[in-house]
Amino acid sequence: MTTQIIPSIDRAQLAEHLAARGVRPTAQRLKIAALLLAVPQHLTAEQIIATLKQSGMRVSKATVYNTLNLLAAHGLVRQVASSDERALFDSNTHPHFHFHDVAGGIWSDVDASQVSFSSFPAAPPGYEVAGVDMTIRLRRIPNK
Amino acid sequence: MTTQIIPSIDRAQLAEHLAARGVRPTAQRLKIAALLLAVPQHLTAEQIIATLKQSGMRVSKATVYNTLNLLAAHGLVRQVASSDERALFDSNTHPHFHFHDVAGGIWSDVDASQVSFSSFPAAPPGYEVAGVDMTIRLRRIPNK
DNA sequence: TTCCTTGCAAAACTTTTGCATTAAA
DNA sequence: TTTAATGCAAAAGTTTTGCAAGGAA
Repeated sequence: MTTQIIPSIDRAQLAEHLAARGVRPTAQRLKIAALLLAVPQHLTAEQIIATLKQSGMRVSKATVYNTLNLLAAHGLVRQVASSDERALFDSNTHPHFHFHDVAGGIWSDVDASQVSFSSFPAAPPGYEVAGVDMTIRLRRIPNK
Repeated sequence: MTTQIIPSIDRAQLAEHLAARGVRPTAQRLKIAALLLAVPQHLTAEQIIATLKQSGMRVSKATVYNTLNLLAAHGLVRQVASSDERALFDSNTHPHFHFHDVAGGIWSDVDASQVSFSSFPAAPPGYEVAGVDMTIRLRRIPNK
């Protein structure tokens, strides 16, 4: 389980950021958002709970899950699709893709500008493309 | 819950297919494989259990899960990464991508030949690309 | 026999819900 | 004062495990 120190971010600015998206900035939500939004990263609910508890905060699982779902619903974080059973939340809401080291469980971002398509399928009749999720699976090269 | 009739596939041929990948072809495994491999499709463990039970077969959840994991480990089916909480298994093991109607929960295949990249990121140092998972999210066009 | 597979139930996990309490507008 | 958010525990849902029984080599 990886944990980290909660970074210090300008609280007023963060509160405004949440409010601008229609999320009332409560103490818990600010802590969770600060933790997740500090740096582009990918965290499970479990990791967030552990980090908050470690920092001495009293917070319930329910609130963390509710908050993550709320932030995701308002576009402040993104839930990443993974074959793992646990939900992973991504603080980068800009268009981007992912590298995923399956064996190591490590995720990192690939900026959308690094990928371009020379051919791309048309959406089936009656549908339009809402977005593209792409994960580039990585394998560690064995050192000789 | 969508169910379907278990299709009739040549059992001997299927048994050989499993054996060729090192999976001992037992009765349960053949049924599950036949169900999943008949047509390119995307099924949850729940759907498979329901279909098997409906067809009058006595089968336990544990065996279905074990078998799906076993088939996946041996490359006979593929687990699809999804934001849903449940595991989804894909009978198409050829290189391909997915359309996903999130609202309707419908998955369909996009042949790899329909997509080509004019630029693609290099793997980070020490890594090589093991594969690419791409899901094109679809939204139904509202009819006027 | 010996080894592997299956079924059943229970356990383990992740996520959600109900409800009384607390905090915020 | 009124509404919304939180914590806690319990519930719900999915997947795994332990173990006895059954089947194949």
